[in-house]
Amino acid sequence: MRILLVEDDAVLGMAVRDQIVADGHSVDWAQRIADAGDAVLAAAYDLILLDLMLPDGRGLDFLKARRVAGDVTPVIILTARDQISDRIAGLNAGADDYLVKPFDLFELSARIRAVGRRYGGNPNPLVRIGDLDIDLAARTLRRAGKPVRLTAREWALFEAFVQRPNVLLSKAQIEEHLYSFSDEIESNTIEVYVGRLRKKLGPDVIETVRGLGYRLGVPVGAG
Amino acid sequence: MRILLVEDDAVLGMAVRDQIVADGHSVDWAQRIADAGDAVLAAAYDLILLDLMLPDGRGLDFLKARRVAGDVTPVIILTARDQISDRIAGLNAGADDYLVKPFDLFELSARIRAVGRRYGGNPNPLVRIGDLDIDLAARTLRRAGKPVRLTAREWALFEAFVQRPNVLLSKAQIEEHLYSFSDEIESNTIEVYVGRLRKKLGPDVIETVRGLGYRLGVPVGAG
DNA sequence: ACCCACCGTTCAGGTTGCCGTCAGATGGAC
DNA sequence: GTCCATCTGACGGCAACCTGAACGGTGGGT
Repeated sequence: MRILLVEDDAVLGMAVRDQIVADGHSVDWAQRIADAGDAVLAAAYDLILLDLMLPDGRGLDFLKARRVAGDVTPVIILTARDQISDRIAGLNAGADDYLVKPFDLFELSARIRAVGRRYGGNPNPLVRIGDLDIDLAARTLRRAGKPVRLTAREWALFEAFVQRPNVLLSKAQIEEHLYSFSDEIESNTIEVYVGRLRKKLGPDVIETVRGLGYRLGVPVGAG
Repeated sequence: MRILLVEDDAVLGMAVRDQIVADGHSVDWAQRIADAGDAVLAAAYDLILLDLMLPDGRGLDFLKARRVAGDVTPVIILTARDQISDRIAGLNAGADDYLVKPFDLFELSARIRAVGRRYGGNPNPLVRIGDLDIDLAARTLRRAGKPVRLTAREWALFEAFVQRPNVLLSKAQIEEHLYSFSDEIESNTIEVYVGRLRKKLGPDVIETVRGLGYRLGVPVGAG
């Protein structure tokens, strides 16, 4: 899925872009409305992420203009919490969904999938790994058909692995995923949580690479 | 989507109708409440646009009567009176959304889509979960065969869960479902209502996932 | 006009269970 | 065997959650 990100906050933009790419989408980043205003360009995308922090409500004008021009590319609005009126105005202007900053990157993934599903007919966010059935959007997980309950942190960690199967993740990367912009940790918390996940998911799901990190192992043959 | 427009302002009615048709919906236009009062007629529509400019608050009476009669067709209220009391009265009477005239026609389209989204994708309104028999369309509920009576808010909350069984809903999502276009809330209202639902439906129906939200758990085995 | 029942919301206080941490055990690399 | 990274069981603190109660508003009944 090709995504156009219209943003003027560089830091948030990077985080968002990283998450989108991690979900397997491609993304272009338009720092200025003028860039995105090119209808021919924008029409080539499957989804537009629009930041309403842009000055003078030009984001909304952009959105309305696109709708008037008949462009029906789905649009998700990103907006600050204290600008509820903007958000409503955005929906009224034809946005398909919105997210309030600061938002969970997981929630962004869910919304993108939802919009994509609504318009593209991509049905299943379901992942199957071994005897595990995973629905990241619904946060449901079954092991051999039997429901498994994960806590918030366990979900966050598991999510990091599921998004990058077969990729080796260093502890630093995992740490960043769990505690992206807030406090750091100072102990073996990640080891503890990997252990807890193994207890719930089975011992062979997460592989330890001594000295480097961890990796989610996907069986090569038939699952 | 078939839409019934209950209106007495001819000019606005035409504009609205044009916009709706432009959105790909079909619309009928009832100029008098008496016309729409025919429940058999109204029940055939997917959405009702109700103008509260109708004299003597008969629009609200109409709305209430329909709800009492068990008709749950989504209703969007159009009104020029921006008095809060009217708005609250309308929502209390069972309206799903609210628009103050004069409104942007894009706004109307957005609301129509939102309401349609909320009620769409529910071909079979009859649901059985555990010992609960649920009819979302009729808003009737039985627990072990015995009728259970829910208030409006309780229904709204329960509906959010039933529409997405086994899916974890964050408090933000639930809030959005309950208070989509009106003001947000500032306390533990959702927790209180979850508690009330559990008291009426049984303690195991709604599962708490600490830090993430709630989930309606459907038994895996025989339901 | 008055009273009463009910609903939605808020608040305060009690309770729970997750999170992060630590210490000791385990096991691979050399 | 030694070193060191990782594993594991256990624990305290605290935020998230639950619950009973109260309050204002609305509507129905008399």
